[in-house]
Amino acid sequence: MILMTSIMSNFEIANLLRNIAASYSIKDEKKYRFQIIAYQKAADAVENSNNELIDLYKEKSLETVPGVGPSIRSHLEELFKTGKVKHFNWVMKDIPKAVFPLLSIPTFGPKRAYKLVKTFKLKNGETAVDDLQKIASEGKIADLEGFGEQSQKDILRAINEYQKGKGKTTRMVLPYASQTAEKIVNYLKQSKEVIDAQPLGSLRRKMATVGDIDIAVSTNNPSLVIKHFISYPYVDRIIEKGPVTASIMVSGGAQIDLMIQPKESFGSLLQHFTGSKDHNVALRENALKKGLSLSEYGIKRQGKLEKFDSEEKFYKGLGMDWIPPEIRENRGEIELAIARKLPRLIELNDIKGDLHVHSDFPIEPSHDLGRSSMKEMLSRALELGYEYLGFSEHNPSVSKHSQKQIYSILAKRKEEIEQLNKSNKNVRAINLLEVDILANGKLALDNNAIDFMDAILVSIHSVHSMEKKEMTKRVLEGLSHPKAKIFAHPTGRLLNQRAGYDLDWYSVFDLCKKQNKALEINAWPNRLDLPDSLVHEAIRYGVKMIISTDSHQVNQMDLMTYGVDVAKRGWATKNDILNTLSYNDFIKWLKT
DNA sequence: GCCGTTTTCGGCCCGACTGTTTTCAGTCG
Repeated sequence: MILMTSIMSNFEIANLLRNIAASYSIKDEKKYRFQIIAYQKAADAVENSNNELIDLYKEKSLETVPGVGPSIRSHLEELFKTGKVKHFNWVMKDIPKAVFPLLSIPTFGPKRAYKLVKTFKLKNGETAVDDLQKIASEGKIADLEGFGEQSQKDILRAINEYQKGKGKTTRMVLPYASQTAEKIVNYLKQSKEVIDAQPLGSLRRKMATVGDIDIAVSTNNPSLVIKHFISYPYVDRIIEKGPVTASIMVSGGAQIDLMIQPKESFGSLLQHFTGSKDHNVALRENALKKGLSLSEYGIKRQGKLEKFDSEEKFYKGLGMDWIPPEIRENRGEIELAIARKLPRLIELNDIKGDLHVHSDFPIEPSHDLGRSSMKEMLSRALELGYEYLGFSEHNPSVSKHSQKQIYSILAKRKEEIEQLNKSNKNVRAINLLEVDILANGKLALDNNAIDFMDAILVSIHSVHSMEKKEMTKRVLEGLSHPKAKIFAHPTGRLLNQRAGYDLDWYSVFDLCKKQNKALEINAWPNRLDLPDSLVHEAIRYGVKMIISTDSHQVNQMDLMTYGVDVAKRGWATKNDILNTLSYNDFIKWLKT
């Protein structure tokens, strides 16, 4: 009945698994309670997987996805083999397919969606949202049992917001989320009742993109603080408000969630509201085995609540070390915190140089030119406490120049860099270049041209859509060049714009290890590439990385902090990141 | 349906808020 093409993306598979969970909820929530949880967990894992599941299926390694056990695995194998799954068809048999599109609308869960679809006999999945909108605007929902005037209004608004693209859809990139949070924290602190206010959630964990802005406030007067919060000048509407929490939507559609505790419990709240959900669930399950129950109020021991004014004390109360927010994702951090063996993560001030900056040197590049001079960038590097700065403009456009012209440009550039190094001994300029890997795997420049540089970065800037196998071959060939030391923005993703291309990462890791190459963690906020999960994987594999900004202007050199955030989320220590090395050690690596 | 340095069987986080309700179901994080 439900036919699917055998090539489904992870996103589509995750959606399918969520629909199975929803169907189980509709069938019998109690009976299938744990199946529902299992399918939701599996959906999350699939969506966050670094590998397309179809590839894992071909490699017979579907069992490497956490949360996919024998049962779901065999269903997926059937899906890839035949395009459908008998068991899924059975689960979804009595659920009209108009239910599923409604689940993407905020405030719509399986129960409400099902009841509405059933009552109004909605048949067409494609038009279900529009059909329901019409029904709600005609006032037909208010009379239903379990609904009323208010819920009819709420449903209509939810659909309208959904159609305008507000709510669940796009996530904010980190700097935008930080600024939004800072504005509202400053506003909150205008109230004398606010003892402390902190942005938490995925923003504190420094995820590449942030959905809602979560803020925790410490106060002895919750009701006044809530009142102050919902009076925020940029509020679009109040989503909800109670005695200790409230949510607003601000102009632009971002949602701000507020949670409140008195000073003596603020540590418990920081812990609770920072998440992640998976970390907290694992932490609570772990505590439960010791007879403890955890919440934003504190730790319950034999029915008695212990409060914590700091997060450090909260974790200590559980018999473990404090865990940096960036790694609270249930990837093994809890076990290490108990064993007191957490890694010491890299910090911004460990960074000794930036290796990917584009100056305004007139190189007539294939892509965009920088807007600041080498000199300006070097003096900013000195202010940032760096020992070195690697200039990595794009290679001169190949189509617009003869080979001779290219040599001449690169010779001039080399001389310029040497001159700068003579006049300024405090920060060393390194002569690099960002060279395109062409579709056939060859580099955009010939060896004579490349010899003008100390080393090069290589990257993909054209023909992004290629089969995984071909793209891997292309990257391996480009990166194998003896002077290619760094693979820049390795996935090619642009957040909220395009997904990265597919690569066989283990082949790339292998090459890096064997030939002493590094992967870049590009700190540009729309890239943040490598993504943190691949950083984590690369480190487990023993691959070294560098963090760089891809600056095209001197003030962008401050973006380094976002790259360090990514590295931390990938569990990077100083040892994993090569631009923590002193100048001499770094050059030694660069020239091997 | 998944998972395991107290388990291959017997567990599975915890709470807030809203609307429609006379005590709770549904949704969310």
